[in-house]
Amino acid sequence: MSNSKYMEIYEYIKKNIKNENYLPGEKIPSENQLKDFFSVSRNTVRKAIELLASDGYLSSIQGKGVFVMKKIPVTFLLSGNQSFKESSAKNRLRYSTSVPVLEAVVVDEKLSEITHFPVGELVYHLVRVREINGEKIILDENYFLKDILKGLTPEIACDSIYEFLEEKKGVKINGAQKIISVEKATELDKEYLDLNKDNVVVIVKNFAYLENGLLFEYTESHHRSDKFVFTSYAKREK
Amino acid sequence: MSNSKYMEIYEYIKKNIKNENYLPGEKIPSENQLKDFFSVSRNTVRKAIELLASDGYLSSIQGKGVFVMKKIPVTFLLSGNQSFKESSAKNRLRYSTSVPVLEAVVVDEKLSEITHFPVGELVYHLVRVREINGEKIILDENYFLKDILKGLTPEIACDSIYEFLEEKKGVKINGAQKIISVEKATELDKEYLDLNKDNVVVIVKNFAYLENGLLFEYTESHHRSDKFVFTSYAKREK
DNA sequence: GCTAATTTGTTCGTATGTATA
DNA sequence: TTATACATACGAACAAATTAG
Repeated sequence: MSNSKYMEIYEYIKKNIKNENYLPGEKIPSENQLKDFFSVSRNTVRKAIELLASDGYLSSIQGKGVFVMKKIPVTFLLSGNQSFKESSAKNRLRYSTSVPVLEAVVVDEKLSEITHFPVGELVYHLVRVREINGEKIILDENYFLKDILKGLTPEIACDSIYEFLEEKKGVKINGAQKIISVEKATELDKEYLDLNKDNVVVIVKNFAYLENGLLFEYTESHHRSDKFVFTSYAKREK
Repeated sequence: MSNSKYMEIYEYIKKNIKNENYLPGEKIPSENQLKDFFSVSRNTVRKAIELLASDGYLSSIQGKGVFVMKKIPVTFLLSGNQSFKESSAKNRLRYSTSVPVLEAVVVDEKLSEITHFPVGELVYHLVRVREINGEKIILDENYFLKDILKGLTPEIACDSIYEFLEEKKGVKINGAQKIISVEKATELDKEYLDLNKDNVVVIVKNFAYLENGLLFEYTESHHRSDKFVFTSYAKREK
């Protein structure tokens, strides 16, 4: 699973937290104890702890020890950079996707302002409707850099584009900037989504970047407001 | 400013990114070049780079180099773990706060389910109304652990509780878990907020923890939906 | 296409500083 | 005061990926 020593220790500690072997608010073994237990250097133990701290699982206090953070369980977890498929699978929902639009377009002035792609760039434009438990809940409007997504088919678009990119094409993704806001439902929303009396939708704008800093995706997700949940753990900047 | 070497290097690189001395999509000097320039060990340079990478500024690629990530500027930034005062100051808005409710209460069964504080715990209950440019936009309902906030006055509540905690009382905050959703406006919302025809509000639930994992704050922020913006950078988990 | 140089990734051992108990 | 625990820093070595020649 994990080819590096620090990832082994990372998994070990994480498992012990999940098992409630290490309890929230309590200390885990000291760095020196872990170093002896795994027969590694203290640096290697520290790297694992730093990783878990940045994930919000641990918190180191100088002179005291390393504490397990408490976490409130969230039943509906739709957080971070997970794609639709991954999050649905976790929550065991019946989902399906339809793709009413799949076309290649050239970015013009107007589209460039929205997507931040350079004018003249070739992109795929997709509209995807996400159905959960029989209701049309999410309308995704995607723009992907075309040459990165070469070989895209409607079948793949229905499945998971991220899976296709990462596993089939070896594309490496750094992360994405998300902007969440609430706006009036557009005609497109009314056409494709099962809106209740609701006249507003939650809009998640998603700018996704490769490892080298290249913007390769702009997506606008329109969520039915009553079904929208977003969670994140934000560390306090010091 | 920064008492450690790696923080000096961190600030130096960050400054060069802000100055557009290091350009998005381009490489910064190699670790060995930086190590020689600062006369430090390579580990120290790497620590600075790792910090900036976790902030979403940089991305390291083995064999290639360290790249500057692109960022889309967001004019209204109300993100991460910033308090109302901090974000208002950044965006140069006229803001004011009123505190219609400030009371000490004992957590009962019902309140415990919402806040996740243990039953019987003593907490401060505050209601704060945030006015931006003359409009009542945000209704905050706060619950703070009482013994951590000893000496709270209405004046401090109007100002910044986080500033009071961190600077005056030396309390160290690890971070907070946020859950964002959209719900129908309550009677309290209608009473205190300047709602338009809007009958929905954006609710941000905020569970904040100390360094040792102790939950010390539960806050439910009710935002007027047309004024709500949330941004975050989410790194792709590998 | 192959080799060598460059660049980041992992790991070790050691030393010293600072905060806490 | 002393011992413990985390924080910072150095120097070194080898691995793995990429690039240059």
